[in-house]
Amino acid sequence: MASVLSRRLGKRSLLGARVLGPSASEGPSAAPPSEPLLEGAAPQPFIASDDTPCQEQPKEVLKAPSTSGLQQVAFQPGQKVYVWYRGQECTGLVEQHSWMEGQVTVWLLEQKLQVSCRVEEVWLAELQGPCPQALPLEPGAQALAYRPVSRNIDVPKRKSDAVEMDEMMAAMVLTSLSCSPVVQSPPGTEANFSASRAACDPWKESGDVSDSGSSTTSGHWSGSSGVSTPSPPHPQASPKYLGDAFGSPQTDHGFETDPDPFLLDEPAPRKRKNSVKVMYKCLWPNCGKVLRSIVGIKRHIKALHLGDTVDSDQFKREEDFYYTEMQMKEESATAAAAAVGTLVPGTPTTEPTPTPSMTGMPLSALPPPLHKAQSSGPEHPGQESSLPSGALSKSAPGSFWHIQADHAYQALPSFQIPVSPHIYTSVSWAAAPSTACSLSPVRSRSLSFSEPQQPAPVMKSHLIVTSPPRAQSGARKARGEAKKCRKVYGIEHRDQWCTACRWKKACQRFLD
DNA sequence: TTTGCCGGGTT
DNA sequence: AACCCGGCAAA
Repeated sequence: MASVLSRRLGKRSLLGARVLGPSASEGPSAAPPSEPLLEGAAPQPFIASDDTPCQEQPKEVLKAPSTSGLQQVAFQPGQKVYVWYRGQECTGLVEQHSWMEGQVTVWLLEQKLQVSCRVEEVWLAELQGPCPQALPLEPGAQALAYRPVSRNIDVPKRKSDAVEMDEMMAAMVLTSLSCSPVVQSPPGTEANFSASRAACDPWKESGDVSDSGSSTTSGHWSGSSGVSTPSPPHPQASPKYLGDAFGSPQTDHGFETDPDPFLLDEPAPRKRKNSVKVMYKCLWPNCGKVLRSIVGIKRHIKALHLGDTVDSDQFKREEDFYYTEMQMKEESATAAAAAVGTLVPGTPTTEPTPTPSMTGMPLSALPPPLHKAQSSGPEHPGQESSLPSGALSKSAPGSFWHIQADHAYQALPSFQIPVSPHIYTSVSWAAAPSTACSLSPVRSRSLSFSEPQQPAPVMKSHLIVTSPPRAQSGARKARGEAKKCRKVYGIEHRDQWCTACRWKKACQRFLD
Protein backbone atom coordinates (compact mmCIF):
# COMPACT_ATOMS: atom_id res chain seq x y z
CA MET A 1 0.00 0.00 0.00
CA ALA A 2 2.45 2.48 1.11
CA SER A 3 4.60 1.27 -1.62
CA VAL A 4 1.93 1.98 -4.08
CA LEU A 5 1.44 5.38 -2.82
CA SER A 6 5.04 6.15 -2.81
CA ARG A 7 5.28 4.79 -6.22
CA ARG A 8 2.66 7.11 -7.34
CA LEU A 9 4.32 9.95 -5.75
CA GLY A 10 7.53 8.94 -7.15
CA LYS A 11 6.09 8.86 -10.51
CA ARG A 12 4.67 12.18 -10.06
CA SER A 13 7.67 13.61 -8.61
CA LEU A 14 9.58 12.35 -11.46
CA LEU A 15 7.24 14.06 -13.68
CA GLY A 16 7.67 17.15 -11.75
CA ALA A 17 11.32 16.84 -12.04
CA ARG A 18 11.03 16.75 -15.68
CA VAL A 19 9.11 19.79 -15.68
CA LEU A 20 11.98 21.46 -14.19
CA GLY A 21 14.62 19.90 -16.13
CA PRO A 22 15.73 16.97 -18.06
CA SER A 23 15.88 13.89 -16.09
CA ALA A 24 18.79 11.66 -15.97
CA SER A 25 17.08 9.26 -18.20
CA GLU A 26 16.61 11.90 -20.73
CA GLY A 27 20.18 12.51 -20.48
CA PRO A 28 22.12 14.62 -22.76
CA SER A 29 19.72 14.34 -25.52
CA ALA A 30 17.15 16.32 -23.78
CA ALA A 31 19.49 18.72 -22.26
CA PRO A 32 20.50 20.62 -25.30
CA PRO A 33 17.18 22.03 -26.12
CA SER A 34 16.73 23.19 -22.68
CA GLU A 35 19.80 25.11 -22.26
CA PRO A 36 19.56 27.40 -19.41
CA LEU A 37 19.86 30.97 -19.90
CA LEU A 38 23.48 31.07 -19.50
CA GLU A 39 24.31 28.32 -21.74
CA GLY A 40 21.41 28.91 -23.92
CA ALA A 41 22.58 32.22 -25.05
CA ALA A 42 25.74 30.92 -26.39
CA PRO A 43 24.71 27.87 -28.26
CA GLN A 44 21.68 29.41 -29.54
CA PRO A 45 22.47 30.17 -33.04
CA PHE A 46 21.79 33.72 -33.28
CA ILE A 47 20.10 34.58 -36.33
CA ALA A 48 22.21 36.39 -38.67
CA SER A 49 22.27 39.94 -37.90
CA ASP A 50 24.50 42.85 -38.06
CA ASP A 51 24.47 43.30 -34.44
CA THR A 52 26.63 40.59 -33.31
CA PRO A 53 27.75 42.64 -30.45
CA CYS A 54 24.40 42.85 -29.01
CA GLN A 55 23.65 39.31 -29.58
CA GLU A 56 26.51 38.31 -27.59
CA GLN A 57 25.65 40.61 -24.96
CA PRO A 58 23.92 38.18 -22.78
CA LYS A 59 26.85 35.97 -22.90
CA GLU A 60 29.22 38.71 -22.30
CA VAL A 61 27.35 39.97 -19.45
CA LEU A 62 27.47 36.65 -17.95
CA LYS A 63 30.97 35.86 -18.34
CA ALA A 64 32.58 39.14 -18.38
CA PRO A 65 32.09 40.50 -15.01
CA SER A 66 35.50 41.82 -15.06
CA THR A 67 36.02 45.30 -16.11
CA SER A 68 39.33 44.75 -17.54
CA GLY A 69 38.63 46.55 -20.69
CA LEU A 70 39.73 50.03 -21.20
CA GLN A 71 37.76 52.15 -23.34
CA GLN A 72 39.37 54.15 -25.95
CA VAL A 73 37.18 57.05 -25.39
CA ALA A 74 38.75 59.80 -23.49
CA PHE A 75 36.37 61.78 -21.46
CA GLN A 76 37.27 65.31 -20.94
CA PRO A 77 36.48 67.11 -17.76
CA GLY A 78 33.40 69.13 -18.18
CA GLN A 79 32.21 67.01 -20.99
CA LYS A 80 28.57 66.23 -20.94
CA VAL A 81 27.87 62.58 -20.73
CA TYR A 82 25.21 60.14 -19.98
CA VAL A 83 25.76 57.65 -17.31
CA TRP A 84 23.88 54.80 -15.89
CA TYR A 85 23.26 55.45 -12.33
CA ARG A 86 20.88 53.46 -10.28
CA GLY A 87 19.31 52.07 -13.28
CA GLN A 88 18.72 55.38 -14.70
CA GLU A 89 20.30 57.18 -17.46
CA CYS A 90 21.52 60.36 -16.00
CA THR A 91 23.19 63.25 -17.50
CA GLY A 92 26.28 64.52 -15.96
CA LEU A 93 29.53 66.20 -16.47
CA VAL A 94 32.78 64.45 -16.60
CA GLU A 95 34.94 65.33 -13.69
CA GLN A 96 37.71 63.01 -14.22
CA HIS A 97 38.61 60.11 -16.34
CA SER A 98 40.96 57.65 -14.87
CA TRP A 99 42.47 55.61 -17.57
CA MET A 100 44.28 53.44 -15.21
CA GLU A 101 41.20 52.25 -13.51
CA GLY A 102 38.89 52.63 -16.37
CA GLN A 103 36.79 54.78 -14.19
CA VAL A 104 35.13 57.98 -14.93
CA THR A 105 34.07 60.33 -12.26
CA VAL A 106 30.93 62.04 -13.24
CA TRP A 107 29.00 64.78 -11.61
CA LEU A 108 25.40 63.99 -11.94
CA LEU A 109 23.45 67.07 -12.65
CA GLU A 110 20.17 65.78 -11.52
CA GLN A 111 21.26 63.95 -8.47
CA LYS A 112 23.78 66.53 -7.68
CA LEU A 113 26.30 64.08 -6.66
CA GLN A 114 29.44 62.66 -7.90
CA VAL A 115 29.73 59.11 -8.92
CA SER A 116 32.46 57.01 -10.25
CA CYS A 117 31.56 54.70 -13.00
CA ARG A 118 33.28 52.46 -15.37
CA VAL A 119 33.91 53.93 -18.68
CA GLU A 120 31.59 51.44 -20.20
CA GLU A 121 28.78 52.96 -18.36
CA VAL A 122 29.39 56.36 -19.56
CA TRP A 123 28.87 57.70 -22.95
CA LEU A 124 29.07 61.02 -24.48
CA ALA A 125 25.93 62.97 -24.69
CA GLU A 126 26.71 63.84 -28.23
CA LEU A 127 26.75 60.27 -29.26
CA GLN A 128 23.27 59.81 -28.07
CA GLY A 129 23.85 56.21 -28.25
CA PRO A 130 22.23 55.09 -25.12
CA CYS A 131 22.89 51.51 -25.66
CA PRO A 132 24.18 50.88 -22.27
CA GLN A 133 23.81 47.24 -22.79
CA ALA A 134 26.25 47.27 -25.49
CA LEU A 135 28.78 48.78 -23.27
CA PRO A 136 29.18 45.96 -20.96
CA LEU A 137 29.48 43.67 -23.81
CA GLU A 138 32.92 44.38 -24.65
CA PRO A 139 34.57 46.10 -21.91
CA GLY A 140 37.53 45.97 -24.08
CA ALA A 141 38.56 48.08 -26.91
CA GLN A 142 35.65 47.01 -28.95
CA ALA A 143 33.21 48.67 -26.74
CA LEU A 144 33.66 51.84 -28.51
CA ALA A 145 33.06 50.32 -31.80
CA TYR A 146 29.81 48.92 -30.71
CA ARG A 147 28.24 52.10 -29.83
CA PRO A 148 28.08 53.37 -33.27
CA VAL A 149 26.51 50.22 -34.38
CA SER A 150 23.79 50.28 -31.91
CA ARG A 151 23.20 53.84 -32.55
CA ASN A 152 22.49 53.15 -36.08
CA ILE A 153 19.98 50.60 -35.37
CA ASP A 154 16.61 51.49 -36.37
CA VAL A 155 14.70 51.57 -33.22
CA PRO A 156 11.30 51.98 -34.66
CA LYS A 157 11.51 48.77 -36.51
CA ARG A 158 11.62 46.90 -33.40
CA LYS A 159 8.81 44.63 -32.76
CA SER A 160 6.51 45.78 -30.16
CA ASP A 161 6.25 42.41 -28.68
CA ALA A 162 9.74 42.20 -27.54
CA VAL A 163 9.16 44.26 -24.57
CA GLU A 164 9.69 41.60 -22.11
CA MET A 165 12.84 40.49 -23.57
CA ASP A 166 14.03 43.96 -23.61
CA GLU A 167 13.35 44.49 -20.07
CA MET A 168 15.03 41.32 -19.33
CA MET A 169 17.98 42.33 -21.28
CA ALA A 170 17.97 45.62 -19.69
CA ALA A 171 17.85 44.06 -16.33
CA MET A 172 20.72 41.86 -17.17
CA VAL A 173 22.69 44.69 -18.40
CA LEU A 174 21.91 46.80 -15.52
CA THR A 175 22.95 44.21 -13.13
CA SER A 176 26.11 43.76 -14.93
CA LEU A 177 26.91 47.34 -14.49
CA SER A 178 28.89 48.03 -11.49
CA CYS A 179 28.03 51.60 -11.19
CA SER A 180 25.74 51.12 -8.35
CA PRO A 181 24.89 48.15 -6.34
CA VAL A 182 21.35 48.40 -7.11
CA VAL A 183 20.08 49.35 -10.34
CA GLN A 184 16.57 50.00 -10.78
CA SER A 185 14.98 51.23 -13.78
CA PRO A 186 12.69 54.07 -13.31
CA PRO A 187 10.22 54.95 -15.89
CA GLY A 188 12.69 57.18 -17.47
CA THR A 189 14.76 54.31 -18.52
CA GLU A 190 12.19 53.04 -20.79
CA ALA A 191 13.39 55.07 -23.61
CA ASN A 192 16.75 53.63 -23.24
CA PHE A 193 15.45 50.22 -23.26
CA SER A 194 13.71 50.75 -26.41
CA ALA A 195 16.75 52.09 -27.98
CA SER A 196 18.92 49.38 -26.71
CA ARG A 197 16.30 46.99 -27.56
CA ALA A 198 16.67 47.77 -31.14
CA ALA A 199 20.25 46.99 -30.93
CA CYS A 200 19.59 43.77 -29.32
CA ASP A 201 16.82 42.61 -31.40
CA PRO A 202 18.85 40.15 -33.16
CA TRP A 203 19.50 38.41 -30.04
CA LYS A 204 16.01 38.33 -29.11
CA GLU A 205 14.79 37.39 -32.43
CA SER A 206 17.10 34.58 -32.71
CA GLY A 207 15.06 32.97 -30.10
CA ASP A 208 11.95 33.82 -31.80
CA VAL A 209 8.83 32.10 -31.07
CA SER A 210 10.20 28.72 -31.31
CA ASP A 211 13.23 29.04 -29.26
CA SER A 212 13.54 32.41 -27.97
CA GLY A 213 13.20 30.81 -24.72
CA SER A 214 16.18 28.79 -25.33
CA SER A 215 18.47 31.54 -24.73
CA THR A 216 16.96 32.36 -21.55
CA THR A 217 14.79 29.58 -20.80
CA SER A 218 14.74 26.35 -22.18
CA GLY A 219 13.51 24.71 -24.82
CA HIS A 220 10.56 24.20 -26.66
CA TRP A 221 8.34 26.45 -24.94
CA SER A 222 10.15 29.33 -25.88
CA GLY A 223 6.91 30.83 -25.35
CA SER A 224 7.85 30.97 -21.87
CA SER A 225 10.38 33.46 -22.74
CA GLY A 226 7.58 35.75 -23.12
CA VAL A 227 7.38 35.58 -26.77
CA SER A 228 4.54 33.31 -26.68
CA THR A 229 2.73 31.57 -24.04
CA PRO A 230 0.38 28.82 -24.00
CA SER A 231 -3.02 29.93 -23.36
CA PRO A 232 -5.63 28.03 -21.67
CA PRO A 233 -7.92 26.20 -23.79
CA HIS A 234 -10.40 28.47 -25.22
CA PRO A 235 -13.84 27.64 -24.34
CA GLN A 236 -15.19 28.63 -27.63
CA ALA A 237 -12.70 27.16 -29.88
CA SER A 238 -11.29 23.96 -28.83
CA PRO A 239 -7.60 23.97 -29.02
CA LYS A 240 -7.76 21.08 -31.25
CA TYR A 241 -9.31 22.97 -33.97
CA LEU A 242 -7.12 25.84 -33.53
CA GLY A 243 -4.21 23.64 -33.82
CA ASP A 244 -5.45 22.24 -37.02
CA ALA A 245 -6.26 25.54 -38.37
CA PHE A 246 -2.74 26.55 -37.95
CA GLY A 247 -1.46 23.34 -39.12
CA SER A 248 0.87 23.18 -36.32
CA PRO A 249 2.77 20.02 -36.17
CA GLN A 250 1.82 19.05 -32.80
CA THR A 251 2.21 15.63 -31.70
CA ASP A 252 0.42 15.64 -28.53
CA HIS A 253 -3.25 15.34 -28.60
CA GLY A 254 -5.65 17.39 -26.82
CA PHE A 255 -3.16 19.77 -25.64
CA GLU A 256 -0.88 20.45 -28.34
CA THR A 257 -3.24 23.02 -29.33
CA ASP A 258 -2.07 25.27 -26.71
CA PRO A 259 1.03 26.38 -28.37
CA ASP A 260 -0.77 27.51 -31.35
CA PRO A 261 -3.20 29.57 -29.56
CA PHE A 262 -0.58 31.76 -28.44
CA LEU A 263 0.74 32.29 -31.73
CA LEU A 264 -2.60 33.60 -32.42
CA ASP A 265 -2.70 35.62 -29.36
CA GLU A 266 0.69 36.81 -29.89
CA PRO A 267 0.13 40.36 -29.05
CA ALA A 268 -1.72 39.67 -25.95
CA PRO A 269 0.95 37.85 -24.12
CA ARG A 270 3.51 40.45 -24.05
CA LYS A 271 1.93 43.23 -22.38
CA ARG A 272 3.90 43.64 -19.36
CA LYS A 273 3.42 46.87 -17.72
CA ASN A 274 6.24 49.17 -17.81
CA SER A 275 5.82 49.91 -14.25
CA VAL A 276 6.45 46.40 -13.28
CA LYS A 277 9.97 45.50 -12.61
CA VAL A 278 11.26 42.04 -12.37
CA MET A 279 13.62 41.10 -9.68
CA TYR A 280 15.20 37.84 -8.91
CA LYS A 281 15.42 36.68 -5.44
CA CYS A 282 17.72 34.12 -4.06
CA LEU A 283 15.85 31.42 -2.32
CA TRP A 284 18.75 29.92 -0.65
CA PRO A 285 17.98 29.47 2.96
CA ASN A 286 18.78 32.56 4.85
CA CYS A 287 19.67 34.42 1.79
CA GLY A 288 17.19 36.83 0.49
CA LYS A 289 19.35 38.48 -1.97
CA VAL A 290 17.50 40.19 -4.68
CA LEU A 291 19.03 40.99 -7.96
CA ARG A 292 17.74 42.54 -11.02
CA SER A 293 18.93 40.03 -13.46
CA ILE A 294 18.90 36.38 -13.92
CA VAL A 295 22.47 36.41 -14.69
CA GLY A 296 23.23 38.21 -11.57
CA ILE A 297 21.22 35.94 -9.41
CA LYS A 298 22.66 32.92 -11.01
CA ARG A 299 26.07 34.17 -10.52
CA HIS A 300 25.27 34.93 -6.97
CA ILE A 301 23.91 31.49 -6.34
CA LYS A 302 26.73 29.82 -8.04
CA ALA A 303 29.34 31.79 -6.35
CA LEU A 304 27.94 31.91 -2.92
CA HIS A 305 25.81 28.91 -2.53
CA LEU A 306 26.77 26.32 -4.97
CA GLY A 307 30.38 27.04 -4.84
CA ASP A 308 32.82 25.96 -7.40
CA THR A 309 31.17 22.69 -7.76
CA VAL A 310 29.03 24.45 -10.17
CA ASP A 311 31.43 23.60 -12.76
CA SER A 312 30.41 20.10 -12.79
CA ASP A 313 27.80 19.42 -15.24
CA GLN A 314 25.68 18.18 -12.56
CA PHE A 315 25.21 21.52 -11.02
CA LYS A 316 25.48 23.44 -14.06
CA ARG A 317 22.04 24.76 -13.99
CA GLU A 318 21.27 24.07 -10.50
CA GLU A 319 21.26 27.66 -9.64
CA ASP A 320 18.10 27.89 -11.54
CA PHE A 321 16.35 26.31 -8.71
CA TYR A 322 17.43 28.67 -6.14
CA TYR A 323 15.98 31.85 -7.23
CA THR A 324 12.63 33.10 -7.93
CA GLU A 325 11.31 35.89 -9.91
CA MET A 326 9.45 38.67 -8.37
CA GLN A 327 7.59 41.32 -10.11
CA MET A 328 7.31 44.53 -8.45
CA LYS A 329 6.09 47.86 -9.25
CA GLU A 330 8.56 50.45 -9.87
CA GLU A 331 8.34 51.85 -6.44
CA SER A 332 8.58 48.56 -4.78
CA ALA A 333 11.37 47.62 -6.97
CA THR A 334 13.09 50.70 -6.01
CA ALA A 335 12.58 50.07 -2.41
CA ALA A 336 13.65 46.54 -2.79
CA ALA A 337 16.60 47.57 -4.73
CA ALA A 338 17.52 49.99 -2.12
CA ALA A 339 17.15 47.38 0.48
CA VAL A 340 19.14 45.02 -1.53
CA GLY A 341 21.72 47.54 -1.99
CA THR A 342 22.39 47.33 1.62
CA LEU A 343 22.81 43.69 1.39
CA VAL A 344 26.15 42.47 0.72
CA PRO A 345 26.08 39.61 -1.62
CA GLY A 346 25.92 36.59 0.45
CA THR A 347 24.74 38.46 3.40
CA PRO A 348 22.16 36.32 4.87
CA THR A 349 18.91 37.86 5.55
CA THR A 350 17.04 36.18 8.18
CA GLU A 351 13.80 36.50 6.52
CA PRO A 352 13.44 36.73 2.89
CA THR A 353 10.18 38.37 3.19
CA PRO A 354 8.29 38.53 0.04
CA THR A 355 7.60 41.85 -1.27
CA PRO A 356 4.03 42.72 -1.25
CA SER A 357 4.07 43.21 -4.87
CA MET A 358 5.58 39.92 -5.49
CA THR A 359 3.43 38.26 -7.96
CA GLY A 360 5.37 35.42 -9.22
CA MET A 361 5.81 32.37 -7.29
CA PRO A 362 9.02 30.73 -7.10
CA LEU A 363 8.55 28.08 -9.48
CA SER A 364 11.99 27.20 -8.94
CA ALA A 365 11.45 26.93 -5.33
CA LEU A 366 9.57 23.80 -5.58
CA PRO A 367 11.69 22.06 -8.02
CA PRO A 368 14.78 21.76 -6.12
CA PRO A 369 13.24 19.75 -3.51
CA LEU A 370 11.76 17.46 -5.96
CA HIS A 371 14.96 16.83 -7.57
CA LYS A 372 16.79 16.19 -4.49
CA ALA A 373 14.22 14.14 -2.96
CA GLN A 374 13.12 12.12 -5.80
CA SER A 375 15.74 11.64 -8.25
CA SER A 376 18.07 9.13 -6.93
CA GLY A 377 20.54 9.46 -9.66
CA PRO A 378 22.57 12.44 -10.51
CA GLU A 379 20.60 15.52 -10.57
CA HIS A 380 19.68 17.04 -13.71
CA PRO A 381 18.80 20.31 -12.57
CA GLY A 382 18.37 21.02 -15.98
CA GLN A 383 15.94 23.52 -15.73
CA GLU A 384 15.96 25.37 -18.52
CA SER A 385 15.04 28.19 -17.49
CA SER A 386 16.54 30.85 -18.21
CA LEU A 387 14.67 33.30 -19.53
CA PRO A 388 12.97 36.01 -18.26
CA SER A 389 10.09 34.48 -17.57
CA GLY A 390 7.37 35.00 -15.79
CA ALA A 391 5.97 33.66 -13.08
CA LEU A 392 2.78 32.04 -13.42
CA SER A 393 0.28 33.02 -11.06
CA LYS A 394 -0.42 30.69 -8.41
CA SER A 395 -3.96 30.43 -9.32
CA ALA A 396 -3.28 29.75 -12.86
CA PRO A 397 -3.64 26.23 -13.75
CA GLY A 398 -0.28 24.82 -13.97
CA SER A 399 -1.28 23.58 -17.18
CA PHE A 400 1.20 24.96 -19.42
CA TRP A 401 3.99 23.32 -17.94
CA HIS A 402 2.23 20.22 -17.96
CA ILE A 403 0.68 20.68 -21.16
CA GLN A 404 3.19 18.73 -22.90
CA ALA A 405 3.02 16.20 -20.28
CA ASP A 406 -0.26 15.12 -21.45
CA HIS A 407 -0.73 11.48 -21.25
CA ALA A 408 2.01 11.46 -18.83
CA TYR A 409 0.08 8.96 -17.02
CA GLN A 410 1.01 6.49 -19.59
CA ALA A 411 4.34 7.77 -20.44
CA LEU A 412 6.34 10.43 -18.91
CA PRO A 413 7.07 13.18 -21.21
CA SER A 414 10.50 12.98 -22.50
CA PHE A 415 10.97 16.61 -22.72
CA GLN A 416 11.25 19.04 -20.09
CA ILE A 417 8.93 21.78 -19.79
CA PRO A 418 10.66 24.86 -20.53
CA VAL A 419 8.67 27.11 -18.51
CA SER A 420 10.54 28.14 -15.59
CA PRO A 421 9.84 30.44 -12.84
CA HIS A 422 11.91 33.05 -14.22
CA ILE A 423 10.47 32.94 -17.52
CA TYR A 424 7.97 35.37 -18.40
CA THR A 425 5.02 33.90 -19.78
CA SER A 426 2.62 36.38 -20.67
CA VAL A 427 -0.12 34.12 -20.44
CA SER A 428 -3.53 35.15 -20.95
CA TRP A 429 -5.31 32.54 -19.15
CA ALA A 430 -8.45 34.16 -18.69
CA ALA A 431 -9.78 32.26 -16.04
CA ALA A 432 -8.15 31.76 -12.89
CA PRO A 433 -9.66 33.88 -10.31
CA SER A 434 -6.38 34.72 -9.06
CA THR A 435 -5.54 37.61 -6.99
CA ALA A 436 -2.05 37.83 -8.09
CA CYS A 437 -2.76 38.56 -11.62
CA SER A 438 -3.99 41.92 -10.79
CA LEU A 439 -0.55 43.13 -10.50
CA SER A 440 0.73 42.07 -13.75
CA PRO A 441 -0.34 40.28 -16.77
CA VAL A 442 2.49 38.01 -16.40
CA ARG A 443 1.86 34.90 -14.64
CA SER A 444 4.22 32.70 -13.03
CA ARG A 445 3.76 29.18 -12.55
CA SER A 446 3.64 27.96 -9.21
CA LEU A 447 3.28 24.61 -8.05
CA SER A 448 0.80 24.49 -5.44
CA PHE A 449 3.21 24.51 -2.79
CA SER A 450 2.70 26.47 0.03
CA GLU A 451 3.84 29.53 1.31
CA PRO A 452 5.55 31.94 -0.76
CA GLN A 453 6.27 33.52 2.44
CA GLN A 454 8.84 31.15 3.54
CA PRO A 455 10.45 29.81 0.54
CA ALA A 456 13.70 29.29 2.16
CA PRO A 457 12.54 27.09 4.92
CA VAL A 458 10.57 25.02 2.60
CA MET A 459 13.41 24.47 0.37
CA LYS A 460 15.61 23.65 3.14
CA SER A 461 13.44 20.99 4.39
CA HIS A 462 13.14 19.55 1.00
CA LEU A 463 16.74 19.56 0.44
CA ILE A 464 17.32 17.72 3.56
CA VAL A 465 14.59 15.29 3.32
CA THR A 466 15.28 12.35 1.27
CA SER A 467 11.86 11.17 0.79
CA PRO A 468 8.77 13.10 0.17
CA PRO A 469 7.13 13.85 3.41
CA ARG A 470 3.87 13.44 1.74
CA ALA A 471 4.19 9.82 1.34
CA GLN A 472 2.41 9.04 4.45
CA SER A 473 1.20 5.61 4.49
CA GLY A 474 -2.27 5.20 3.35
CA ALA A 475 -2.99 8.85 3.38
CA ARG A 476 -5.01 9.75 0.43
CA LYS A 477 -3.39 12.28 -1.61
CA ALA A 478 -4.58 15.69 -0.76
CA ARG A 479 -6.65 17.12 -3.42
CA GLY A 480 -4.77 19.46 -5.54
CA GLU A 481 -5.64 23.01 -5.96
CA ALA A 482 -4.99 23.07 -9.59
CA LYS A 483 -7.84 22.83 -11.92
CA LYS A 484 -8.16 19.52 -13.45
CA CYS A 485 -9.05 18.53 -16.88
CA ARG A 486 -12.62 18.09 -15.97
CA LYS A 487 -12.86 21.57 -14.75
CA VAL A 488 -10.89 23.08 -17.48
CA TYR A 489 -12.42 21.37 -20.38
CA GLY A 490 -15.66 20.31 -18.96
CA ILE A 491 -17.24 16.98 -19.26
CA GLU A 492 -18.37 17.80 -22.72
CA HIS A 493 -14.82 17.85 -23.87
CA ARG A 494 -13.75 14.85 -22.13
CA ASP A 495 -11.77 13.87 -25.12
CA GLN A 496 -9.46 16.70 -24.33
CA TRP A 497 -8.75 15.53 -20.88
CA CYS A 498 -5.51 13.98 -20.12
CA THR A 499 -5.60 10.30 -20.18
CA ALA A 500 -5.31 9.99 -16.49
CA CYS A 501 -8.34 12.10 -15.97
CA ARG A 502 -10.24 10.11 -18.42
CA TRP A 503 -9.38 7.08 -16.47
CA LYS A 504 -10.27 8.72 -13.29
CA LYS A 505 -6.74 8.68 -12.21
CA ALA A 506 -4.73 11.47 -10.79
CA CYS A 507 -4.57 14.17 -13.32
CA GLN A 508 -1.27 14.34 -15.01
CA ARG A 509 -1.80 17.45 -16.88
CA PHE A 510 -2.56 19.81 -14.10
CA LEU A 511 -0.37 18.56 -11.47
CA ASP A 512 -0.55 19.97 -8.07
C1' DT B 1 -23.41 17.61 -4.80
C1' DT B 2 -19.33 17.81 -7.31
C1' DT B 3 -14.86 16.52 -8.05
C1' DG B 4 -10.47 14.02 -7.76
C1' DC B 5 -8.63 9.80 -7.84
C1' DC B 6 -7.77 5.10 -5.52
C1' DG B 7 -8.25 0.48 -6.12
C1' DG B 8 -9.42 -2.87 -8.85
C1' DG B 9 -11.52 -4.96 -12.90
C1' DT B 10 -11.72 -5.73 -18.00
C1' DT B 11 -9.91 -5.80 -22.58
C1' DA C 1 -0.31 -1.91 -20.94
C1' DA C 2 -4.44 0.62 -21.95
C1' DC C 3 -8.72 1.43 -20.53
C1' DC C 4 -12.73 1.65 -17.52
C1' DC C 5 -15.42 2.44 -13.42
C1' DG C 6 -17.27 1.76 -8.44
C1' DG C 7 -16.82 4.12 -4.72
C1' DC C 8 -14.53 6.97 -1.17
C1' DA C 9 -13.45 11.35 0.55
C1' DA C 10 -12.43 16.19 0.15
C1' DA C 11 -14.27 20.37 -1.28
